[in-house]
Amino acid sequence: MSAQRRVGAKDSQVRAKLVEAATEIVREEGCGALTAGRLARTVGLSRQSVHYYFGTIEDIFVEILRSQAGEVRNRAFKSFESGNPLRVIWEFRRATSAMTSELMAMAIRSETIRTEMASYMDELTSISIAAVEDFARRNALDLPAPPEVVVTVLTNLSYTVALGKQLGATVGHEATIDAVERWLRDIEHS
Amino acid sequence: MSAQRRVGAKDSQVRAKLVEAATEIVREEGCGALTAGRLARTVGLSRQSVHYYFGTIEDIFVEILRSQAGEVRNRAFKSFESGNPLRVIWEFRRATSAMTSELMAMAIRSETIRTEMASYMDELTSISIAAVEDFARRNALDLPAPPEVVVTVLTNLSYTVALGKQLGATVGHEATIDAVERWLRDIEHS
DNA sequence: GTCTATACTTCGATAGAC
DNA sequence: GTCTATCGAAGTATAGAC
Repeated sequence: MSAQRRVGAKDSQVRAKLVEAATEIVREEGCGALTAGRLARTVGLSRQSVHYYFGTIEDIFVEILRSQAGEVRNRAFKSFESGNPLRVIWEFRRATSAMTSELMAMAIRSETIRTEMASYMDELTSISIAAVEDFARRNALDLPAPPEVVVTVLTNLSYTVALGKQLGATVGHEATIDAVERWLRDIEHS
Repeated sequence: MSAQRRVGAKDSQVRAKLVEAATEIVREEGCGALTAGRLARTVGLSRQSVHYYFGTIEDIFVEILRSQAGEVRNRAFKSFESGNPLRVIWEFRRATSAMTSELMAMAIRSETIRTEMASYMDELTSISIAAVEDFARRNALDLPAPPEVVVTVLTNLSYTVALGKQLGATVGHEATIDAVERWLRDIEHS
């Protein structure tokens, strides 16, 4: 990429449409399916126009991650206000796990994406911990472990259980889901 | 692939070498890096010779998964014999998580790989559950949940914690590791 | 802002010679 | 068993016209 190369405005409508379409492609077909040509076709542009907005393909992935992180953050803030944050965390990832695995795999290889991913994960975990702490204090709840541990375990379990379901794993699956949901109900009825 | 197409013998030495090299490429550079050309270059063959052993690229991935599964299975059997299987499960995934995420992401998209992955996961979980049940009975152990739940939670947590570490996540991380290891020590000292 | 034109690479896969 | 030759498709990316 030369220094003179022109780049589309960050606040361009077309650019936003590209990020949206790119997100959809990654969600439906995986990271490997996101190419300039594929993206151009879906929005009705030329390959070259995609390169006008995003110098490299990796730049598109960074934007996808950022927009996803923003959306999840907003959803988290709203959901935590209304009700049991533990249940929110448990239900949270179900919809996003396919894409999340893809991006995580990418993050392992790419420094840029890894950095982005790490700050996103830490931020979301921090928000969750705060919500759980608040919830526990307000309801005089006796958690089985420190809030940060409860949040980490529940977050991770929620992700892998959803992933396991998608992959068709069965052994230990239902029993674990039942155990977590029984635990959540116990908490809510106390 | 035509019906007449010739295919290399399954027990060929070269074929085994290809699988080994392919595994290394996926481990170091990710699934996207495994192409016929890349693989051919590392073993000193032509692209076309790779296609002689593996009709399609996906076939290589299936072989990688199978050989990995076999290796993990063997390691599991050996480790479970000597000592606390809970600790073995907890320590297990640390080394393999990078590659595992890649293959899981692939499994979401590919029917063939998903089937292979599911049976591998279920098999390993079943072995682990049996080992934990045996261990609990022999030591008159009081587990906090049914063996299948304990195994599922510990397995999944072990994977995501290792992954989080690789990605650079920090919040809640150390505390969770400490909590699990304290729990393991408590069990061993009773 | 979007295009055409262009350059170059790499891909998966097959047919057939040696 | 390994190769050359070949196909067609797709990839990233840049320069420059409109």
